[in-house]
Amino acid sequence: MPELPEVETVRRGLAPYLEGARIEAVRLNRADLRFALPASLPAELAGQVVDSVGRRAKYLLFRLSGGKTLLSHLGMTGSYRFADFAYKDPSRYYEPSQNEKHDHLVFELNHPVHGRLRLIYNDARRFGFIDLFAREEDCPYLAGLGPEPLGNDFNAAGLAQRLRGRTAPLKAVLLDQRVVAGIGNIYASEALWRAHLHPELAAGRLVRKDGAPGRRLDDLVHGVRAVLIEAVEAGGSTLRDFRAADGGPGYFQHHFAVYDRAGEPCPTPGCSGVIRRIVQSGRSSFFCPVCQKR
DNA sequence: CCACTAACCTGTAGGC
DNA sequence: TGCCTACAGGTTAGTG
Repeated sequence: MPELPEVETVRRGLAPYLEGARIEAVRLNRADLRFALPASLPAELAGQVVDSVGRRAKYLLFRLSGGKTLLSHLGMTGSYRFADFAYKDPSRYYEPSQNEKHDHLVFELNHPVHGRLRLIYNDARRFGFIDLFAREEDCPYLAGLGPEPLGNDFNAAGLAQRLRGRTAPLKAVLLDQRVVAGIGNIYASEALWRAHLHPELAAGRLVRKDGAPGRRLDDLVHGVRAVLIEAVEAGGSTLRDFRAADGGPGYFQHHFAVYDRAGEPCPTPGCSGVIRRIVQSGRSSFFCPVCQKR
């Protein structure tokens, strides 16, 4: 489900209700997510106040008053929702589309303004995981991550260094979280379409012989940034089950140029191409064979 | 170090 | 309807 725009949408939905809230209790219904949740988690969280809700790549970071950070990755199907949210705030809405048997974690919260809230973590496939760290700097999940694609450290010069000599296809390289962190299968295809770059192009071909970034590397950086910015503004993409914490869907799926659009005409102005689907490293890639150049 | 595959787990859509 | 296969927004361990 969640790539950077979806995780950021979740973060924005949670922050107003979590920041300042005290965790009264945590119920652990099922501990075997991708990694086993520490059995001590409920005891360690009880009594803590959430100072801030942050995000790094596809990770949510709940910073707690005691100094520790609760890290949460949503995997493919992880989601947070507030129980009784529609009751608390009738101007929002919540469609209970999820199966309660996958409610693995329940947080009982008390917020100085919003009062008592119940936050539920649901994850049907259990590819997501949650863990508690004394110091974010020591968190192994964050250690190897590449730059945030919307930050200043993501640029053509830095990419040139990372990609020089690499023969892996561009699509695979965009999915490599060590190269740039937060892009997933949807936005990799969309970014490459925007940059007019073929997904099978060997990544190293975008780097000049002297190691300087070629023009096409700039195109790639701009394509990645543009699509992520627009997707965040649209509240992410809802394909099947992605929901913000208030239960609302994202809208960026209506703006896909290529993702899941095999057989449809390429939306590039003046382009006569038809979108194709191929499989790269076991995952679908979508692209226009006419305007995306090798 | 690099490139690629299989595996983790559940739900759903489509073909017959 | 049921059965079967393919596929799904992610990551990582293992293999050359």
